Amino acid sequence: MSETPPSLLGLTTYLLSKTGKAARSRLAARLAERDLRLWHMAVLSALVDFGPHVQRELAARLGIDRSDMVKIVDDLAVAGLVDRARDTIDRRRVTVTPTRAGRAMLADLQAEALAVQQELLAPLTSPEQAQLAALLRRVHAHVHEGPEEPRSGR
Amino acid sequence: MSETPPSLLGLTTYLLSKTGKAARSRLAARLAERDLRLWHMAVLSALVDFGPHVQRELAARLGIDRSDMVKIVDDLAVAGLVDRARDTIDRRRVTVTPTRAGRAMLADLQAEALAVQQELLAPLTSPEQAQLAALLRRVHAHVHEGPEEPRSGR
DNA sequence: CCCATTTCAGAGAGACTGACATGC
DNA sequence: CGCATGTCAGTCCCTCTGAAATGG
Repeated sequence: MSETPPSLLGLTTYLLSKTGKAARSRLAARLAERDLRLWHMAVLSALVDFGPHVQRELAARLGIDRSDMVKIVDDLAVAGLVDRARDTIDRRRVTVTPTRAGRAMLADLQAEALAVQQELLAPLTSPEQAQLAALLRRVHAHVHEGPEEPRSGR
Repeated sequence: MSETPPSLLGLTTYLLSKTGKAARSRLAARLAERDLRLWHMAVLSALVDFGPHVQRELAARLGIDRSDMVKIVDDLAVAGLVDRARDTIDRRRVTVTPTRAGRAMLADLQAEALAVQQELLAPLTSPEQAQLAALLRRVHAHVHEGPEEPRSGR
């Protein structure tokens, strides 16, 4: 019962959207156990990978709005996972730095993400999983660089 | 500038979520020009593929909540894309049938979806696109049948 | 009386916009 | 004065929950 319409299964767009949503919600459920959300993990990843950021850089790198970044960084600061510091020279800027606890938490979250990934991609063999990742990376690089959709207001 | 953290790019979960979101929002932008949303297209697809449904069947097939299906079908009926009819035998049931206009609209939407798809998957060759679709279909079938996540309420 | 189906009203999270304060 | 950064408030869409209304 409840088969998905073939018209939709024929659309890679639909498959991407559906499997992406499944991936997101499952990982979100695990992060919720630590009172964190997906953006928190993304911010921690950026900080650990590239070092301290100004908030605006963080937002630009991850494709979030500056307004929403405020609360995300605030949550992380309250949890002791990052430190915020006003730039002494340009006092408009707030530099965000990961704490030791933040790095440890990120390692935990990455382990959770890998577990979810293995669960999701279980029907694929290892080389197939690698192939899927490679294809998605190329698509992601394409949509990330040339979104060519500044604003499609109504 | 604004490179994505490698920690995230290494997660297929992240790539799926991101590319899926891009696919969804781009198609949604095109549907918005016709005052429709993604679920409207999904419902039309199910009706054309499998014939008339009772609302509850529609909701179960597409994984939507019954409560939300009410407004979706209502929108489609107002737009003249589907017909609603009370079952003469069991008058609790409302049978939804696609109209001629609904079928024509779906053909239009599918053309839009294909255009978005070609735009998204432009960096891939045709065989690569087919391969991606095949891999995603298997993953989708897996997550669709065995979500094993009844409710992870907080 | 109990159950199924449809329907409506509301809570909550996420994403986007606009306005404001501060500082260059 | 213009511009950039951070911040706050409000709106919109999507999803889930709960209850009412109709009918078997």
